[in-house]
Amino acid sequence: MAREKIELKRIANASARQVTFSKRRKGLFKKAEELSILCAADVALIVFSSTGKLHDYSSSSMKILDNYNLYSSTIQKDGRPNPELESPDMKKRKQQVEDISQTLRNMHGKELEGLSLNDLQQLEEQLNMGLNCVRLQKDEYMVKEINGLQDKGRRITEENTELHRQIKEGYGLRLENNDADESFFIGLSENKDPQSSASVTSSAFNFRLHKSPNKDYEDSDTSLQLGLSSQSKI
Amino acid sequence: MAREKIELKRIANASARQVTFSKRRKGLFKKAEELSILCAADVALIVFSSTGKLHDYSSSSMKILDNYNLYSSTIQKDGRPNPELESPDMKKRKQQVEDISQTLRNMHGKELEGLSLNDLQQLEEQLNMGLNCVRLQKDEYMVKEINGLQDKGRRITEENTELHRQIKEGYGLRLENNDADESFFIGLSENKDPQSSASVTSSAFNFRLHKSPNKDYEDSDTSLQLGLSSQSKI
DNA sequence: ATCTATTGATAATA
DNA sequence: TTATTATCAATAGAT
Repeated sequence: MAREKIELKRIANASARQVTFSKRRKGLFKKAEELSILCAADVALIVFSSTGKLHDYSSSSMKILDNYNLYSSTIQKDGRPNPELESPDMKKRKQQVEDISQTLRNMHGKELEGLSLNDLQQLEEQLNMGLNCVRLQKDEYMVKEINGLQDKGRRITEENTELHRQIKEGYGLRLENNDADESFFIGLSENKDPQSSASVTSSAFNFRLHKSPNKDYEDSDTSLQLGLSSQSKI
Repeated sequence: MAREKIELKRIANASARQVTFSKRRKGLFKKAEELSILCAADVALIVFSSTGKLHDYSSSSMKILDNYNLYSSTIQKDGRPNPELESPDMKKRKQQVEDISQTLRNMHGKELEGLSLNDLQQLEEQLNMGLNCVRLQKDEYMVKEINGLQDKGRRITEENTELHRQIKEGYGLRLENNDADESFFIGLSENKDPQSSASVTSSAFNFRLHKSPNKDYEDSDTSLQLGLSSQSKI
């Protein structure tokens, strides 16, 4: 819209750039205001010149810049806000994190120096209650786990018995067909007494003890670890 | 800039207004981008249509709308912050609160249903460690308290003894001057054996057990209670 | 800053 | 919403 069309890229000449900035900024703000008036829209516009100077516009019903202006001085060129002038909402949220974190540290037995005897007694009571609940839950869990593994053990034992039977029946035939296949059956053919079947069950139990038993638990597992790992950052 | 010049006021016809909004919004955003590119300026633009739909633009180097809680202070016409507009910063903060709160609930023995056995064991261990620390701190506190009170008890006993001495010496004289003063000494004169002095110490101890012993502790006391009370809100 | 030739945006229309 | 186009508005370069 001028004597010549210009290429859409940073204007090299600094003073020409500054002149264009002034003209176009004025035009942009005018258009912003026209839009807000003609179309009953809420418009907020913030512009920093390359020299860092702030210009802004907001339509009257738009509260953004009322709040923003409070904080505008906080924004540096690096875009980082000044914590002193954060929104009340953010302050509240930060305080909340701080409060809960402090409680969490206390529950881990840290930073107890400032607590009164009464505080310490309350804390002890809460830890005791929590510990009780956790132990109950753990017991419940383990009982379920044990029952499930006992069932599984029975099934494996039955399967084992059946395999033994099949081996006894088919061993002669297999030897005739392929010697290599034999090695696959060595492990089973070595255990012929019922007692060794029980040991299979037992080792399975030990293995499962330290694994989440099914996929449903993985999400919550992750969330706990998130929570726990966040403590170290407190 | 068209077939006719239009008056700068709200367009009465709703659909015409909507059409104009679309066109002018597009133009405004184009000009905003041109300004940011040609003049190396940082531009942020937020527009709500009269139907409440959000449109926004920010130049790439403008971190305001990404990092800054300009979003969190974006308040809609009803005065409620728009959750859609929350800054990543705010989202992070909220997630942080959620994570820590979850851990805290777990440490109180709540919402353990989704945890794996491994999680429960970790939790139990942490609670045990925390409990140990708290008990140690409590013991230390009580020992200090006891020592302090023993010292105080000794001082009171000494004072007692001295008072007894003074009474024995001065009783005759006082009777001559003023009968009312006598009642002031009755309490002490009734306890003449050393054992009753010890009972003074003991009751003082019981009293102090449930009080913060000095003002320095009050701040941290408050912060703990804030933290603890916030749990119930989780 | 002001001017003005030119480009760009857009109101009315389809 | 998209496309057209006659106008109006913005502005690049000159002063």
